[in-house]
Parts: sequence; C-alpha cells; structure tokens
Amino acid sequence: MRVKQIADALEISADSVRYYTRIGFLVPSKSHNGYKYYRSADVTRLRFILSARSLGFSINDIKEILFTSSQTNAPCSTVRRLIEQRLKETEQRYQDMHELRLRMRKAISEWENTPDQHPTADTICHLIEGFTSLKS
Amino acid sequence: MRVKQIADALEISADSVRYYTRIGFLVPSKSHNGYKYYRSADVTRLRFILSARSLGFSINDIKEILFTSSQTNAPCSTVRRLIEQRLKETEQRYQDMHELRLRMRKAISEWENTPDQHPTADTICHLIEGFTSLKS
DNA sequence: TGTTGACCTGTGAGCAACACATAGGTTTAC
DNA sequence: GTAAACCTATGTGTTGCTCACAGGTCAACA
Repeated sequence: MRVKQIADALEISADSVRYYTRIGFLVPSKSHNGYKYYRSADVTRLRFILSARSLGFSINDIKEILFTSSQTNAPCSTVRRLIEQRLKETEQRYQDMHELRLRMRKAISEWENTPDQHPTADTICHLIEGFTSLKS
Repeated sequence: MRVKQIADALEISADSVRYYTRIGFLVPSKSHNGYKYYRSADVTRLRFILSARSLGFSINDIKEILFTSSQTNAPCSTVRRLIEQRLKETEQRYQDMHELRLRMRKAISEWENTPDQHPTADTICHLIEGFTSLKS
C-alpha cells in the first residue's frame, strides 16, 4: 500500500502517516521511484498508534511502549503507569479549561453592558484591562 | 527595568518576557552592553498581554488588537468578535477533554481486571488494542 | 506515439507559545 | 583583586502534526 491508501484505510491524513514514518513508528519499504510501500505489519502498528493516541498517550509514550514491546517484554506495566500520569494531566487541563470557559463567559456578559472606548496613553483596550476575574 | 525585574514584577518567566519582546509586543531600549531595558509603557503592555492571554486570546489575536489600538481606533469590536470565536473553540476542546477523560478512566477501570500479556506477532499491547471505547 | 490533466509523492518548512541550553557578562562579598 | 552567585541574549528544542512546493505517475485520449 502507498501512503494515501493506508491513510484512507485508517481514516487519517497522508501527512500523519508520513509523520509517523518519519519518526520511525512505521517502516515501509522503498521502491525504485522512492515511494514508500506499507504492509500489514504497518497497518497493525498504525492501528495501535491511533488507539494509543485516542487514549491520551503521547508520541513519546508510544515510543516507549513500542520499544518495550519490540524486546518481547510485556509493556503492560509501562502502559498502566503512563496512563495514570496522562490522566492526571488531563484532569488538570480539563479543570483549567473549565475555569477559562467561565472567565470568557463572564467577560462576554460583562461586556454587553460596556460601551466601546478609544485607546488612551494608559489603556490599550479597556474591555480587557477592565475585566477582573475576581469580580463577582 | 531589566528582563528579570519586569518578569518578577508580573510573576511570569523571564523567557516569556523575552518571547514577547522577540515578537515585537514589547520594545525595550538597549544599553551599551546589549541588555534590554523596559519601562512603564512596557509594563502596561505586558499587563495587557497577560490579561488577554488569561481570557483565551491567542498571540495573533493580541497582535491584531494591539495593531488596531496603535492606530487610535477602538479595538472593542475586534475584541468582541474574537472572544466569541475563542469561546467556541474552548467549548469544543472542553468537550473533547471531557470525553478523553472518560475514555481514560474507563480504560483504567477495565484494565484492573485484565492480566498482563506478552506481545505477539499481531499484538503490540493487548491492553490498548483490546480497549474499545464503544463497549458499555 | 505523444500528450494532457488529475492525482499522487517525498522533503522541508512552519505552526503556538513558550522552555531550555549555552556561553559569556555583571555584581557583590570578601 | 578575585571568586561565586547571579544575570544576560541568542539560538535551539518542544508536540503533533499541517502546509507549500516541485516534481513523479498513470489513465485517457488524440
């Protein structure tokens, strides 16, 4: 299979496949014209990569897992450890997003009753500078 | 003020100040030894930048706002338009994070009852490959 | 046989928003 | 005068791709 075929089969962009290839996750063979040819082992790997990504594993995590697995060791303990870390980070970012979301909404609603104003020497945008997330 | 002083005053890293300087948001003067010196106008600008960042505006958004403002036009309509867009994106990412979070938690709880297993020809990590986010 | 056009290819660069590494300059204490 | 602590600017690295580009391939048609 060539790059677009494998990409279409797994519903990702050809550029993503090229990226995974570039970093060594996929190892296609090369034909005389320089085109890369992927086989079923690459499909298996790519499917694994996508599953791992959808579970929040980073590219580096996947690298570690693939390495362990390539030495015929069970990567399970690594996987269990990593997902706990990633979950913590995700919870944190989720919380951050939640707060950002509230701040943005509050700003919008506050600004509904705030007239436009031209910049001055001390003010770039009074909407932004006048907004304090601490206000009730 | 030198870079660390202004950074400490606004509780951000000196590297961030350098970054904002590099992209032209801050315009310090240079002394004979090449050190950059920031003044109160830069403090005002930096304070504005941080407020905008905390409301979800991107660096490019800020660039646009600063440009409008520098022409003594009111940037308010721009600001109102941009924050609506950013809020939409934030809501989307918030939702995505929510789903990711649930997937991760479900994987972890499923894996509690799944024994470790060595990789095979077709399996890199049966935990990841065996997990289906569609399962109830 | 030649050629057009659609489609595909690999490589290199670019993106956000900083953080880090490095080599060297400055300042303070002694 | 000198040593240590601290600070500086610049360049590179980061994540996970996407985009721009110049050119290759292939089927259809003349």
